[in-house]
Amino acid sequence: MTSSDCSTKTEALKPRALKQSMPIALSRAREAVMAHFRPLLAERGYTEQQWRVLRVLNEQGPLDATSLARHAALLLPSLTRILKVLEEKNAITREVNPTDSRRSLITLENSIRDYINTEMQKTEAIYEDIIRQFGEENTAELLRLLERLAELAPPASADIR
Amino acid sequence: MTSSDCSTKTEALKPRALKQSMPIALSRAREAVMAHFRPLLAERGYTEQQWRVLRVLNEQGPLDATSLARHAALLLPSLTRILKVLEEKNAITREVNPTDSRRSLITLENSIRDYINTEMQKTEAIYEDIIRQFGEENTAELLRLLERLAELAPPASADIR
DNA sequence: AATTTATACTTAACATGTTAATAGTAACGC
DNA sequence: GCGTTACTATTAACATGTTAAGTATAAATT
Repeated sequence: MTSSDCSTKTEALKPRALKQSMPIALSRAREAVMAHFRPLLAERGYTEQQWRVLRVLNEQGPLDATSLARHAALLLPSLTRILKVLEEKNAITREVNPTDSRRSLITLENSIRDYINTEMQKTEAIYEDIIRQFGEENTAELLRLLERLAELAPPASADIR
Repeated sequence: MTSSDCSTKTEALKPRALKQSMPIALSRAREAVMAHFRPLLAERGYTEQQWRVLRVLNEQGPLDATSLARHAALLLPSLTRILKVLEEKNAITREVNPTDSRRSLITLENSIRDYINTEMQKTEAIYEDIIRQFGEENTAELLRLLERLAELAPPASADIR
């Protein structure tokens, strides 16, 4: 007996097997998907996260750092470092928000818009290949569940400020 | 119109919205789940990945580094660093595999087994809380989809050695 | 048996994840 | 107006992710 008795009520104290760990399952799935995109990412001069920032700015227009971090699913300290690199590569520019000096205003350089759109078409082709393998219904169902999981009520300790 | 027309066939060239990005959706979901476990992790003297290594050894018994990395969903360079820390904390011991000098044999210290089992019960309680919110069926379905996604055929470029 | 190839692990270098502390600015209460 | 509080962004410190190179041993080839 290894892990096929997950529904027996008599072993309530036995901890969940690693196989059933949600964080690990999410990591493995993410890794499997990313493996398909890595070859494409390697060709470009940007990392996955740097590219995500460029995509957000291309989709949403100029943003402050907090909004950008939220859209790109990055933490602010990570974003700070990423913006420094993107600025050095002349992919973005930064100004101070005129109506609120605390905020920044990050703008995509027009010169790379075409490049981003071209590369995104290659990304889309890979996506369609993944969906072909995984199934359209499975993909839709998975995205639905993931979105719902992400909206889980945060734990009580998150209120301790 | 923002993102509700995902099924129209007339915009095949328009790239997938960020909202539909599987890697990002997986990251967000993982983050939401981890938020529930972080308070517990913070109490212990180990990081999430260090704890995962201890769990694997507690579940599987002594292992070599490669097997351990696979079970814990870690890359070998990460594991090398983690094992160094765990050894300094006297949580594990390392020997050379007597039948193959390339391999290591990593063993959990008996002195922390009880501690791990005790902490895992707390983890399980949090898990049950998450499942209560997310639903048992959703959880089972999600784990099923994630496992299947993780088994996707690797991209062709993975064969270039 | 000597050479080649493959495997197991480590190290290095750089990027990001994560938490805590910090500095600057804005909003609020009085 | 002034002090408090909240918000925005950065920095620091440490851990892990990621890729490539390096070392040592085993297995395969001839």
